[in-house]
Amino acid sequence: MDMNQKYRTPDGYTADIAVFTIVTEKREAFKPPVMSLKIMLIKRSELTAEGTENIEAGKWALPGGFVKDSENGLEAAERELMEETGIQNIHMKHFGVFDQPGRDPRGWILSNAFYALVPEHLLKSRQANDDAADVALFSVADVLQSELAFDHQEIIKQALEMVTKVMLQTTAAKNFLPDEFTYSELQAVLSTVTEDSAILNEQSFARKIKTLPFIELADGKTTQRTSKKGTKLYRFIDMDIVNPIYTARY
Amino acid sequence: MDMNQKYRTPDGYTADIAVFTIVTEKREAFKPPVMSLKIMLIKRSELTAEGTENIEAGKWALPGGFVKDSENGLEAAERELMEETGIQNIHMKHFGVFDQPGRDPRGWILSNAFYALVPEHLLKSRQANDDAADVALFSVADVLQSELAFDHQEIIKQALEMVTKVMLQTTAAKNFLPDEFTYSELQAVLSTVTEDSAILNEQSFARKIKTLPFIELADGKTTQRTSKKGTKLYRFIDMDIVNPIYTARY
DNA sequence: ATTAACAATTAACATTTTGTTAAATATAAA
DNA sequence: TTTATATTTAACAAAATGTTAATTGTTAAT
Repeated sequence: MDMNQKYRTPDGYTADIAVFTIVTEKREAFKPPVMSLKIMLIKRSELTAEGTENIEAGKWALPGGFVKDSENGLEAAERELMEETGIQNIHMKHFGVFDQPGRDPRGWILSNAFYALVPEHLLKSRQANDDAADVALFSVADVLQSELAFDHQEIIKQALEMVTKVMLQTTAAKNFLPDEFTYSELQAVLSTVTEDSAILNEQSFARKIKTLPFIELADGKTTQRTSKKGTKLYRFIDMDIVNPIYTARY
Repeated sequence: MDMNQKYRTPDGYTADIAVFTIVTEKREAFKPPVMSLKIMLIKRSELTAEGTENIEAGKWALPGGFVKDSENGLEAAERELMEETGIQNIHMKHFGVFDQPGRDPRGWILSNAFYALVPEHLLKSRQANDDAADVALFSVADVLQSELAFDHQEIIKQALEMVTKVMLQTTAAKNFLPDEFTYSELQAVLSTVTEDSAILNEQSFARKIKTLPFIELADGKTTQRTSKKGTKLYRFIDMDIVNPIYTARY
């Protein structure tokens, strides 16, 4: 270091990940699904890898860990999530930095916070391989009631706001759906973050989906997942969209 | 520190600020304004405060500096901007972390990046007080051509994307307008970040502004700033809005 | 074989909103 | 008095939406 550093340097740089999934509740044959948004937390172990007493032991916390000086925060987040849960190749994006002095009793620790959108089946396969006692899915209604480690309650609160916004303002819903999906499956995903009647009403949404520029019909293909009759399948088209509040309907 | 730290700790934590302003070009009496979006940069000095040769000297760069361990990144950004330009009490928000290994030759330096939206008159008063040779406003078209310090080109690119989005999807335009403004003044602000004809067409926008839930008429008040006839004044109402892409018009 | 049940889809129509062109208004300046 | 101009309103066709109802195609029960 050739710096004339007059300030103290941080004691650590971590990446923490708010992992969201959408679970389908008791899916019946030929029925549209009912879904709900969940967040995955990990229970902090009693002992560290070195055998000393762990800080914030026993509390539920976001998965994450220290960033190495050979990687950036995103790479660390991807690595940590792979190490702790076996999940990889998912939608993972930065949403904030948590750097309030005193947020971590061990010292001046910065957290680079990410949210991840993970389809249910990837979490399922993980739980089969692993001892799952220290991993749980919390409903977003419950999680803000639980006692969580560090400032993770605040991090999760902001993650939730971001995910709600991203789900409605981008094509992020695709991360919770198969490549080809029915209008009611998309509706079920969106219903976990909105009560907008223009989205939740079947007739309105069935008419609207045909005109959305970022969704196309999977021509001729159908599925019986949600109805006996067979239902048309749609696909997302990759596209960035910015909808001005000045031209919307109210 | 009571940590069993197995990773190297960062060598520094900085806050950098992309300061945006909107300048009004040669405003004439009784005419709606023509505006353009600018970004403020600072030319890095040849010597450090200690008299040694400065790194990246002579290059244009974002204002900013090291975060102290008694403050968070936002507080540091506000302090640095006040110290370097005298600007305070403005719209300042986090938009990203820049942490690529090797981004700063001095070591492992993390940048917490903020964007600031500053009305023109605050920059004007600063430039009067100060030696302005080391401060300049760049048009957003030009700035990405200039040679900039560190990875500030990439930071500015992302800042621009964020500001465009925020200007259209929130009431952030208020930061570039007086408390009470005409429809054509708001239009001029928005025209710096969009070409949407529903926003830029006078008749459409004049009709629409009356129905926007986040804008109210300043009852009875008018101004002659933009026309001889006198023009109605409007105000923003503080409100969070999320417009789903699934219900927009295309 | 017939029917009931049901998700999906289409139809129909009144209502609302938009795109567009045109006209009306009020004031300063010529 | 006239002209120029930004704003505002009007007018009307076109497009989109809210809403209710009917149709479709299939499974499962009778």
